[in-house]
Amino acid sequence: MTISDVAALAGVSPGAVSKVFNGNGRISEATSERIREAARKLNWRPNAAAIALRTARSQAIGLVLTSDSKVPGVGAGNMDFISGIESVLSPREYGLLLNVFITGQHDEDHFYRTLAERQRMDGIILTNSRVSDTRPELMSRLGLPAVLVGAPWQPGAIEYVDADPPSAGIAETVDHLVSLGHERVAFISGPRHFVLPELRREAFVQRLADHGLRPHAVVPVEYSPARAAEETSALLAGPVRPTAILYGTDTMAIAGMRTIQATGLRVPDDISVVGFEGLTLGEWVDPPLTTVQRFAFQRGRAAAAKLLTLLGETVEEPVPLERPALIVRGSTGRAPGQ
Amino acid sequence: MTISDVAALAGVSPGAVSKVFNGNGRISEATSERIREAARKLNWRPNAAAIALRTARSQAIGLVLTSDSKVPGVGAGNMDFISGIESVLSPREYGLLLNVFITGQHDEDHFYRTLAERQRMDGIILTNSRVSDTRPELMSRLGLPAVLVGAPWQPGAIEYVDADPPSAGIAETVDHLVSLGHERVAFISGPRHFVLPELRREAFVQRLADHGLRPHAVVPVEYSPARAAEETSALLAGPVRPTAILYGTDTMAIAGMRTIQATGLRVPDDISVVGFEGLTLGEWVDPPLTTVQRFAFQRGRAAAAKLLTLLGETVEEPVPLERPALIVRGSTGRAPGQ
DNA sequence: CCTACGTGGTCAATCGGTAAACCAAGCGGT
DNA sequence: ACCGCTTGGTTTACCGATTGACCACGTAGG
Repeated sequence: MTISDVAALAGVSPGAVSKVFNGNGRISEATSERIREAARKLNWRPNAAAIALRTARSQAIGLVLTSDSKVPGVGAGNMDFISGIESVLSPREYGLLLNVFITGQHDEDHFYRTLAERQRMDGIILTNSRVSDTRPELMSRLGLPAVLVGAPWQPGAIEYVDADPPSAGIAETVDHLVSLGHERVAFISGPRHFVLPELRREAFVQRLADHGLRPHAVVPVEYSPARAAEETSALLAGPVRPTAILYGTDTMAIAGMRTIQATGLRVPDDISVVGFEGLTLGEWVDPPLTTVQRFAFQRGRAAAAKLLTLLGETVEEPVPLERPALIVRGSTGRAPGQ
Repeated sequence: MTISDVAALAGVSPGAVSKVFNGNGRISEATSERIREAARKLNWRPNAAAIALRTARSQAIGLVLTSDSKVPGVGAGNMDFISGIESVLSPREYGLLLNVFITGQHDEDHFYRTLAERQRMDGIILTNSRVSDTRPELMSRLGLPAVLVGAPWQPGAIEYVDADPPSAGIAETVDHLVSLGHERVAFISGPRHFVLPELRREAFVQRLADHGLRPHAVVPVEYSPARAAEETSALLAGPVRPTAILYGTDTMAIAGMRTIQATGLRVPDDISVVGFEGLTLGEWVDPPLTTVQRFAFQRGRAAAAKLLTLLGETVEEPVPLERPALIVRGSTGRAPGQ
């Protein structure tokens, strides 16, 4: 089925069919209806490749997820994020091209260059903002419109979406813990080379300082339950134990909690625990996990909306990005001895 | 950068360039090298749309994930699966187009028809095999090569990949529990309209029968921790309690375990619990979750390999699909009173 | 010496749309 | 009656590759 078949059935030229479906040109209502009817009858839809070739727009955007060859598998939290992206793409008939970049295995320059040069996508959504990230500069050199999810390392180099302020959630968490009497708060965060944990660290230190406190410890570590458990053990073995520990993700927090309990200590009586993400599962561990809820679905929507705007598409809803919010459940309580 | 630019720089016709990069036609080694050099210098890569139009192959495959509007968000376990698909696609420069089908919101016939007619993808991977699934028939009517992940409802209607036997893991689990003295085993499975829980139910009943036992209960329910918790409570409130409960997913099992513990019962002393999936997180709950490990990454690899084969691509490795395997951790133990 | 064939390319049609240029017909105004 | 404008289309070039047909040239065989 091609546009010519439709044109033939409707008794017009292919150009007329094109005009009807693109809403430009002048075609009478009667003819338009005849054409639409013919298209319907033939189950015709324009060939994506032909449109892409002629208009130089593929009507698709790319999403790059990063997977570390050391910590395999891309984060599970990405699924909600993807759903969010799709929710703005699919009504506009945009496609989503998924690409998994494997750190250490792929050459970054070559990887993105190939994506750009094949022109399969009109724009791209980048995740996992890194310290000294070269991708913003690379993208603008390649001329591929890009939106970064999360705070960029260097502002101004790339468009981005991020909950404002970048480190939201940390302040509430610290306030919450301090109000419960905690003075020795540790933070087992995330990899040093990511921007997010870095900003969180700063916010953490800053907010504690606002209360006249200093961090008990800030431990950067990969986003892995096992590593979180190890570092938790290390903290517990120290001369002075923290009374509360923040973790970079919920899964790390759960692993940490288990480690604490395995040591014979109780959560939250001896040590309070806070996670990051807001996984449903957090409600079902013992005790239920206090966590900073993030909104992956909305983040996806916002990123997609921003990118489409960059591409000249008119996106009505601005898609507000909700700030991460502290959800207090059972894993935080008064500091021991209060 | 187009093929003509490369041709001009190398002092040949565009046709020659094409022949070099596609390995047909006869071009001398000297000229070939000059052409490759020119392409390298110009950073040229063939335009995907032009190739797709000319050859009628888009070099991309689609993946449809299903999201229920009632249970929003597509399953997190899908990420590993996607990584698996990508691992066979990306070396061959195939793209992966993600599509989220929202049950109740999208019309199935229209959804797939649109995908097929726009010809953005050469083939498609379907998930969530359903009872009375109409998609196999739809796909063959649309002429879109498809591979179903999981056991099809009607064999023969569609190509599929599935660990053999379909219900593997159930038998081991039942054997394991029976060997521990359990006689009242319940199964809080998955939605009735999916094939997988249905097959598992059959296998469950069958294997118990092999041991001369009958199921304590089989409860079909959505894949949701909250619902699992509710049904667990119901089981505990019954006149006779089960001594072991299987759950359709790990997250459900964790929620169930929590519910059991909240009732004052102990796992595994009073009730044994088994999950399905093999989430890393299962190691970090108390007690660590006994579960049937599935291999999402491999499943992705197998599905992609099968689809590419269908498309006439030569895929060397047959990608063996490992059977789900029971991982015994702490949540299963001797039946009470043994 | 003529023919047949192999080598190494060029040429041109084609894929399925889009969009600018163009044109025929009708119509109102003078 | 003629001009210019609007309406409702048609024509045609083009996007960037692929691919089969074709061709020039050298060479080996008879």
